[in-house]
Amino acid sequence: MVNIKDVAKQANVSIATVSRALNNNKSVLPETKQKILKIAKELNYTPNLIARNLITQKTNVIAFILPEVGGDYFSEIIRGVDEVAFNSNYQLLVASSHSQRNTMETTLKFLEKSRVDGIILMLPSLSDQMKDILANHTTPIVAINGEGEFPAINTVGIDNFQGTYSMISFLINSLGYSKLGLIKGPSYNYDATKRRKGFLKALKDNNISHNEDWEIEGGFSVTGGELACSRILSLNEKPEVIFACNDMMAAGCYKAIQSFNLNIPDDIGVVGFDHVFLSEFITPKLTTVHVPTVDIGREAAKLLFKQINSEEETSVEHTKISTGFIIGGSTKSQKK
Amino acid sequence: MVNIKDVAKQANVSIATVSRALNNNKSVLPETKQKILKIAKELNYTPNLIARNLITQKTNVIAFILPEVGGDYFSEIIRGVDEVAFNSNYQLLVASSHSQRNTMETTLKFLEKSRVDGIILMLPSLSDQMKDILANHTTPIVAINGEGEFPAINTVGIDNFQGTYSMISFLINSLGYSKLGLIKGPSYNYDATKRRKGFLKALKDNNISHNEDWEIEGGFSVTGGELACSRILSLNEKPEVIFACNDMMAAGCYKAIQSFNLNIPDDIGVVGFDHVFLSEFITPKLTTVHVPTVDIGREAAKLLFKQINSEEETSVEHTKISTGFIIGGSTKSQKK
DNA sequence: GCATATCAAGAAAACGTTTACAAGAGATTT
DNA sequence: AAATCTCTTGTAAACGTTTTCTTGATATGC
Repeated sequence: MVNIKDVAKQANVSIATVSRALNNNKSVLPETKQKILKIAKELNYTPNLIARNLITQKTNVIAFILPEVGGDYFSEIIRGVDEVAFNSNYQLLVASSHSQRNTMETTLKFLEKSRVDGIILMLPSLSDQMKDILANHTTPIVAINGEGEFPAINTVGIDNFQGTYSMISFLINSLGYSKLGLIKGPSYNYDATKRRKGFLKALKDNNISHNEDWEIEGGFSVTGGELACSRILSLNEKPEVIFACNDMMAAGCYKAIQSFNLNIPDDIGVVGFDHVFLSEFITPKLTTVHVPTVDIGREAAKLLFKQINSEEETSVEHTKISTGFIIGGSTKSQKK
Repeated sequence: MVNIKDVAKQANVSIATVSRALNNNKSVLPETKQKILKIAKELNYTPNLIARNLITQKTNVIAFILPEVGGDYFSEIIRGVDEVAFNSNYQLLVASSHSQRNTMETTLKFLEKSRVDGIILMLPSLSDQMKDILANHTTPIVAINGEGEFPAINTVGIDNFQGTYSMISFLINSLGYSKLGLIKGPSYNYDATKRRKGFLKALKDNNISHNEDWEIEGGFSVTGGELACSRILSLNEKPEVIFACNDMMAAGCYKAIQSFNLNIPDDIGVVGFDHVFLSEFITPKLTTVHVPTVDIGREAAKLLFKQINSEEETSVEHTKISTGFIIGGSTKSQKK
């Protein structure tokens, strides 16, 4: 494999000069530079990045660490991260812990020490040991969806509370619903708990009492949502609309409602959260809270690079991404 | 940052011994090893991977290069790759060319030279320059979906031809269809052209003539499929069933058919290819060719590691992944 | 015309490891 | 008892760059 020495020998200069020529250092004569570049090209030389990384203490790689690879959410976020990284001339290392908690910790520690210039961490929750590691971290880190729990590190997240609050208020005030059910997500999941809080607050602020029987956990999955919805539909008194804390569970509701031979939205309304691709294709189209998923990745990456590129210590930042509304056919139409 | 020297000093041994202890070299006294490991832990020492990579000429990183990050297909394939890489103790670098052709080439060249031990390449087609690079490659490479076009490099792909052929034969022989339309994909796309060939061969082998008017390009997208389907529906003589070369275009067909106020499958049948997540949720459920997407990633990674781990030159391999059938409600029910 | 500033290029150190080779001690063979 | 082998550890080279510090030459100022 051809290295800098070969180029230097061929060009009759020292390796230092070759290095300078390749890095556009001003203190190399234009003609020398041309000669070196020409020879480098002829020999098909490209610098060894590992060696460069070792000496410069920089890798131009950022890591994206998450529990599980796959799915819509992942693929959209990584798209945003990739876009920004690409424009900043960075490469992206994807590290999944395969849902093993302590693997996530080791991975993080592992990467912190070397190899990557920054880390984007996507975690549903934080273990104590993880907090410990984050507290003593040296590599720039941005966490997605960790807001509130750990003020010491940068975070980017969607406004779960406000998004839910607005949607529920809309259901009550503009669509006239007054009996609302809730299919919530796992309690250890930040997004899930924030959405539940938004739901409850909106009810309270609109003087609507919350029926405990209408609140069931659906595990953020299609089947979980289906099960939860079935239980609600089996009750004597049913809600007029069900707010599922994510679209997957809302899709589960569709299945349950179909198997009960009921109609959406005439018999019961369904509302989701996330605005996943699927939500546009199920019939009727789902009313849901739009989440600009790609933006989450973009913002996280931007924040990370801001940290990486500033020499002095930057203050911790928390970016909140606002949500939007998608009005589909799964809720009754607007009151006049 | 604590390095191997610090550990050596603290333990009163040479850095060589520390290195050996950490790498489980047998020729280090158990008590010495214990002492070293203890001190390493106390000092919170982890070896610098870059330095290790430089000397060992190995990075334990593989790259996954593709035109565009995002979407279902990507996310499933990367899941398979990640799974195998994880089990082999490898990290995964994702490099998108953002659809810029020559960026893909540079990226490839770039990575070839250093940094990664192997490359998985996902490409819809091969430019001449790309072929040139691949011919002179030194790093182990596996291409996804490049089969046939470039025998010199390892490939993993699904059996597009057989998958389509079987499905079309089934439509004709078991369901009794005899008038079949085709919405094909882009002509530069391997998968698309192979699927078209399977379609045509099945028709021929079953003595069914192919109506050129019923063959339209849909660009592999939802809107493309919708447009193509609309054109077919506007014809005087329509087919009984439309085979869309992927599920996205099939979903587009649903939209077009709805807007023509026709019923699936009574007025016209729709069949897709890919079995994407979505296909299970549209109504009626789509009849489609199942593609084990995760397996593609898995097999590609396995093949790559086989290459990486064998010292002698291995022969080129082409792995073909077989497809399956999903019978939904978008086609008429089986003849008795 | 001499001291000084400027400039291009080279020598060598540095980054943090792994590993080939050497060395010394103790055990084993002849 | 000398020779050989084995076992543990140390010394130093190597990986391929970047960069600091020199060096020598030429230009500039007086």
